[in-house]
Amino acid sequence: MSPLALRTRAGQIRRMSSTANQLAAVAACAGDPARANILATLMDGRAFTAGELSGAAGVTPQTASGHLARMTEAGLLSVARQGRHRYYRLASPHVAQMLEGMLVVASEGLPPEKFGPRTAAMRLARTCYDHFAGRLGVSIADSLVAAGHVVLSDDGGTVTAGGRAFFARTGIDLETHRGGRPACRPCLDWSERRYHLAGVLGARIAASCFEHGWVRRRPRERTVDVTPLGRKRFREVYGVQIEEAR
Amino acid sequence: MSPLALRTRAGQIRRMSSTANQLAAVAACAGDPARANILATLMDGRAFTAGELSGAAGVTPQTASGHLARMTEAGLLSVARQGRHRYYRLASPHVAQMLEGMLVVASEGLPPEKFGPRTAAMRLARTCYDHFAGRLGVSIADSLVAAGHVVLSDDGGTVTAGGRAFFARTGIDLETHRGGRPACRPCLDWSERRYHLAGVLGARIAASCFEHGWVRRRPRERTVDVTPLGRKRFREVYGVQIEEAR
DNA sequence: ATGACGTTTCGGAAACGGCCGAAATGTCGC
DNA sequence: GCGACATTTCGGCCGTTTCCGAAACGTCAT
Repeated sequence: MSPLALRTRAGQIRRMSSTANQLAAVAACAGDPARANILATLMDGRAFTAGELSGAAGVTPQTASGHLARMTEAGLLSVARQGRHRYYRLASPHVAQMLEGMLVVASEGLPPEKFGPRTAAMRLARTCYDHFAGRLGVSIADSLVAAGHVVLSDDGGTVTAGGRAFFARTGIDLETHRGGRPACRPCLDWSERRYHLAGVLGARIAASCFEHGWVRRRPRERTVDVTPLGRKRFREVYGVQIEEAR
Repeated sequence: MSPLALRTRAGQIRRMSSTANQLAAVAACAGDPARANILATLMDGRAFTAGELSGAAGVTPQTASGHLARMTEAGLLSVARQGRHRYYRLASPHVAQMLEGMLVVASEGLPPEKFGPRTAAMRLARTCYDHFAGRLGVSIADSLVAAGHVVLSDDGGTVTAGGRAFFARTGIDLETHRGGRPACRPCLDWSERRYHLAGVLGARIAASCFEHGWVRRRPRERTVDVTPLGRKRFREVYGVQIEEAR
């Protein structure tokens, strides 16, 4: 660690600020291909073992261990030891939101087909930290906006009065959410280039879908599988037609 | 550039994804102290010349030039040539939002006094891309929330019906904003650890304050100065008491 | 034209950081 | 206790990156 090493220079705006150095430290953590792959893998909100993540990063366990330690130290990851495994996950929703923002910037200026997820299953339905993304996520968001249950814009979103009643009917609880009115956040889907629902609302919708067995996680994947029951219910409840996967 | 270099390995989750590599490329751009200082300087939304930015980064103009070229290439910056100067600015609001997210993560886990802006003027009032931050920004947000003009939560924010009337009265136009209802976005202030207003609403408020001469930019600084008129009007309109700077 | 200034390009030197092999630590199952 | 497994630590190799000096390019002023 070089101790700030300020070089004075005439006519400068502002010398090396310590907040910028912290920014650099955090950004550098995500700025390595191996670490970026680990972070992208953890973006679905689940916890993975060090070994699994070393595979995802394409490096040996020793190397991954160093990366994981560094990211944990930097506050990006949190670790839970369980037996001889160590489960790593994103340290906080703020980290997920930061990665979201970086993915949005990374996807700009590149043709979608060169950037987005390559597999059809990924494009169809996947999780993004704690909510749905892909065509499933975008379709649900579109349907809710069309029905007037939520309002989405670049800057944010809201659940309308009608929306609150709708979600109460469909068994999605938004009333227990602290901070007064329930809100939702738009998350720019980098494969669809469209908004889907993040925030508390997105998380509760996804949780509810898992709970009712409408969708299932695929093993060792970030993609999710819509069950036959789910296809039926998505059509009935949201008016969303889910294509058959594969 | 190494051409993907996949190493196959048994039991792995998912090999090196190209989206993660793009993520790494963007993150690496911000992951260097000199570049992070440049980005932090540009976070106030203005454009600076290459020379000014080299001073802010604490490196020679040659070095800064390379950094600026790289960030422009990566889509983080845009450049406008004007005479013998080249003005660099953040390429898009998405980039500002990404940096916002990184600053929030960078500020977590560090005591505020070790992280935040050091100068009193910075803590008091500064710009954050296109809106106010610091105590000024937080106070305005608090006041609007207390008056019931806006609702803020972790996930987003809204302008209430009463708020729309209030802003119309105070000469802040929100009706010409596309996308139906005006929305606002909470921006976590890393010095105050509190939310202030970003998004269209935050930008319009700041623009209006500059326009009416309530605040002025300080030369060569990211801080803003509240004029005597501004102190009076902030008290009258928002009920916000602005401390005398210095 | 000439000189001053802002900016970029090119060169090489030095430092940093990632990677793996080998080995140590800790945990589970028997 | 003893192997098998998951994970971490240590040491050294090697590629990458950053940095600056020197020089070239473009623009403005005289």
